[in-house]
Amino acid sequence: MRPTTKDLAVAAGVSLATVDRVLNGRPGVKQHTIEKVSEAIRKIGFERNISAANLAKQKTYTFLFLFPETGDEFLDELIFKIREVSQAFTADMISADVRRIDASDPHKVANCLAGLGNDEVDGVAVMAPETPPVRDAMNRLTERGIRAVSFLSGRPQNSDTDYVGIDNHAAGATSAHLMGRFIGPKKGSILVVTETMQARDSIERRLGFDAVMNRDYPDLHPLPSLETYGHQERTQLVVANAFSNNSDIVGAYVLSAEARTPVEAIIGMPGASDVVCIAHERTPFTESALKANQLDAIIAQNPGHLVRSAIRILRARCDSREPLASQEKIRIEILLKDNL
Amino acid sequence: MRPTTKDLAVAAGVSLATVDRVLNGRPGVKQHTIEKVSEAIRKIGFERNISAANLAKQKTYTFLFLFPETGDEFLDELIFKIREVSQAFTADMISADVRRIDASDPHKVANCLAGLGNDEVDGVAVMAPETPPVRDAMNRLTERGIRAVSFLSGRPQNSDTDYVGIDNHAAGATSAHLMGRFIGPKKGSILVVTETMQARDSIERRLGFDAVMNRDYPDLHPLPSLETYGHQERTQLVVANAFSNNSDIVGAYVLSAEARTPVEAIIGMPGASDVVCIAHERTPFTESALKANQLDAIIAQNPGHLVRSAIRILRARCDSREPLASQEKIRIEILLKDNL
DNA sequence: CAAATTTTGAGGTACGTACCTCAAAAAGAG
DNA sequence: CTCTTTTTGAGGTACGTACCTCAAAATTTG
Repeated sequence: MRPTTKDLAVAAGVSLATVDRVLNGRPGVKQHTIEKVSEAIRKIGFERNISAANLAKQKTYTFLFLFPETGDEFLDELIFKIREVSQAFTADMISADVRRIDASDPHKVANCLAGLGNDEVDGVAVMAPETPPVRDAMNRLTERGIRAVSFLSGRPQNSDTDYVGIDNHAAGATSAHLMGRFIGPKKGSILVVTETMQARDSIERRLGFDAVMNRDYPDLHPLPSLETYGHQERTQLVVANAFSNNSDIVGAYVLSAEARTPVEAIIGMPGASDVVCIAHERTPFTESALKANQLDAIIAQNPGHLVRSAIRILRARCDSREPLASQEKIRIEILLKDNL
Repeated sequence: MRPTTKDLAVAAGVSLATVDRVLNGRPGVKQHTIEKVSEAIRKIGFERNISAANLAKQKTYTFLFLFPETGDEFLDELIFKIREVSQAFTADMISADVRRIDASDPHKVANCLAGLGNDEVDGVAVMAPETPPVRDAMNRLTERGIRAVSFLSGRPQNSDTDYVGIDNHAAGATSAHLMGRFIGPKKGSILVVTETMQARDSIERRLGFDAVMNRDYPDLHPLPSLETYGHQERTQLVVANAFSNNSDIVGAYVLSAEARTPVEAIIGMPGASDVVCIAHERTPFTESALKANQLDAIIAQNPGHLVRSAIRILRARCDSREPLASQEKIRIEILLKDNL
């Protein structure tokens, strides 16, 4: 049988009250006694029964996903998953909600984070560009005892904040590898399109992509990144320009999660059916484009895993546990028609 | 606040004792009362606090993984993961163990299953070929209240037993797709190697592989499956024979989890560096072969996910809950050098 | 050495559920 | 209508932990 606090008290030669004081960091215990208890914990392998503790504390975990106001189908899918996962986690006394704010304004994000009360929320998953105000606000949250993770975007480099999402450099490298192999012996240029190169994920994907292209596929020339800014007409224009300026386009890589507009522009170009086209994230659109052979592969991260991972990490941090790293590494999925 | 049994009693207009009788299926309650309580459950959205219930019941989940005695590196990895995951799940009062038996003898497997006591084990994940004795033994286990899932091999087709593992038909199809694209415009034969075609997973992978090859890549001809029976000399022989009988081999697909022997035989053949080679499962060997460009892709299933999924499904079944299907579908991972 | 202070122990209640007993109420049988 | 049986209620204890109070013991201070 698993040892309880009672067993621990006996093993440490102290009373239950003292064990309680030590376990919950209450004052008025001699250093020597603390050590006696700590040693007994190791000796008998005591592990606090978190369920029982949460029951006694009436603890419920409340987590918040802070998402941008504007978003693509992938964001919708994430929000749907949060509701689904939240449902499934009620048994674990966890509830998760979504709040959407204008992520383009770092101060709004920071203000929102600053306005969160300790009684209101136990942890936040923030999806917003990494800017000093946001980083500061997240650090201040942590100081106040509210856990924070970076969700998909904006992993602070030199911070110890947890990050939930794929390794974007590796994702770009994987795209390049796949594209190089799919294109085969042909030579030519590669179109690279994104919503904005301001976003950290786009930058990293591009770097990974270029690294592999340069190293392994010298016959392929990635063109400078085209930015769509999310506007359909602009996308149409820059893609058409790129095709008319480069008659040798053999591949297209859409960096951003918003794939629909760029992909539709690309497949509308003459001769586009011979262009190997790779995009990110599984959405109703990318899925049907893959089935219709308009896309050759999708580089994806599983929305359900992302959401669950964020919640597991936040919960672990709330319990002062270390998350299981091997479980929380989000895999880069390669989707083809046959493994959708 | 989440409604408790007390709230439920008030809402149903009955006493706590009656609520308890209904919730735990104890006898001596009028049908009409049961319905009153059930309706109140729906009305106030009552959900049993499983942590509290398990605490009261002193319930701990004990799960067993039944694995073959002989196995490859992938099996070792699985066993390692079971220990790791078991550790992480102690907080949830779950413990998982491994028992290894001679899986080639269905009766030994069946006997082992039959010998499991209800007090000893709550659920079993069985990795053994699907044979009538095993299927029967699993059904009888279920009847005795011990949950069972098929792990990787031997999903009974017409049974409602849960299955943990990838869709092997889709995995074969994915391999074919990838191989077709990687080989490009060349024509030729494809070597297909496996430990044994007796195994259901090999059969299904082969079917999926052939389906896509026939449909999409008419210039590629998959050869009849070579069986190694796990013997190194035999492998060497059949592979060498295949190469000397077929001068146009452009691809090789290793179906089975044991990839080392076949892959080593293949890369030892003259001209093998031009052969696109795809194998299953990530192991130290396949990983290094991928990095060394000896393998072009690995089709994998994540051992950690497999183990966790099996445990989550068993736990859900023990609690008479439905597992979350979208979480438990094991994804077919495509591993390239860049997303290892 | 006594007084003040710190440290420890003993005991309680609570969380939400399970499971038990015993008595009271309701329903059915004759 | 009485007697038997079924159904229900009231109350208790327990699980492992948290958190509280009060007194006793140990230690430090003057």
